[in-house]
Amino acid sequence: MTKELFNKHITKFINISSEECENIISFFTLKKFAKKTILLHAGEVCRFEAFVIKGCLKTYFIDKNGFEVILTFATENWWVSDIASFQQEKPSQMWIETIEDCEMLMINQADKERLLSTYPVLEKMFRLLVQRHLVTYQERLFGNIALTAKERYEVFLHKYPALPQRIPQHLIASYLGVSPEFLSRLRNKKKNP
Amino acid sequence: MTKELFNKHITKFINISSEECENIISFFTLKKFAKKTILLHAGEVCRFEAFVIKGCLKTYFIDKNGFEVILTFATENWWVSDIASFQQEKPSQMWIETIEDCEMLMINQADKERLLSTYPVLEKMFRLLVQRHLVTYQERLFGNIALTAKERYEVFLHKYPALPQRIPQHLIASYLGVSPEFLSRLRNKKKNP
DNA sequence: GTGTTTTCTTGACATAGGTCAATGATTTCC
DNA sequence: GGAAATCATTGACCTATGTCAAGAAAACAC
Repeated sequence: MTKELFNKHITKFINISSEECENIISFFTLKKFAKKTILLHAGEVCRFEAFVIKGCLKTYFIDKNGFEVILTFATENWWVSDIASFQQEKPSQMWIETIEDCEMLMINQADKERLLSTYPVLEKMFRLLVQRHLVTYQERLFGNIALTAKERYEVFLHKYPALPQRIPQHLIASYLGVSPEFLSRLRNKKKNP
Repeated sequence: MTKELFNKHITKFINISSEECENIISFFTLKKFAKKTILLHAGEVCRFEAFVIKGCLKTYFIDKNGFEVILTFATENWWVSDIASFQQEKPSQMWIETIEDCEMLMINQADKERLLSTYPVLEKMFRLLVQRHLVTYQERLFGNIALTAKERYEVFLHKYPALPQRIPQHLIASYLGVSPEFLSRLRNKKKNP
């Protein structure tokens, strides 16, 4: 089950046999975490890169007033990490925390290096993943400058139709960069205009 | 001169001899462009990745009202491209345009592939470049949500102290996500508070 | 199941930043 | 070197969104 998910994911990026894929999985450790577990505290070095098998997480910064600003949500089939911190082993500014009970395939720096030297073809996959991530940020930055809160919310619903049923609404507000009150008003205006 | 700049840049990321570096440069073409030349139109596939030797460029999206939203400035020692479009040969949503007369080392897809298969160690450099880029976007997204326009402007001045002397102020406004009028007011309030 | 915490909604009011328009100041260009 | 274009400033007014406060509803915990 776990293996199939991962296999399917990897073969989206590169051509590889299912035996090889099993071997690749063996570099990872399957771990489970309860809801509301903090996996990375700002100030720490991020020691993992994780593929989400089950559950949902958030990555966020904390602003000067102590409020979360959510950078990304990660659900099934997504990767989560602070790549810059992970790669360069330098302290992160980011928090990573589970929103639901989670199962993830995790790998540390040393094992990732071993993995990449065993399967250099994975270099490409990781580069593409970072690129995909970059494009997401580009679009969000643009959206936050060029769109109204309502439009951003609609884009979000379109892109992540299943998330609103899974996570509290104030997290979506944080992701969109609006106050929870304002998002609530937006939603209620939409229903009865 | 050009060679030295490039050599210095590359050796920041990877260890390589200066002969090898010369050879690497030979995969690139040095090109010059006049101010206000559009190098990539939205809708086209981006056919280049370029290292800026001299001059300054902007990359931007156009919003629904026809206004530019500047994503990045690129000056000496920076790379400029729409990586996603370049890599996947799919149409870009981005515009790339010179702000000053420019000299750049440019490479196309085929040559980049040849380059990477000749010097696989460059894979790492390109991955790190993308990552660095990603971090920049992360920080800007956070800034655009968590900081006031004034704070964003100060961060900008700190990060790019030389740019305000080189480019028109309304471009900075666009980068910061504020109207030119508002940036002007901010600046003048600062001087005589 | 009842108490506690978390989340959502709604009202009243405040403000950062936008828009439009007019005027000057710079640059650009032949 | 002067006309034309581009850019910056300023005033008046407007609006999207934030903040604070309070209550309702839902979820969670024992």
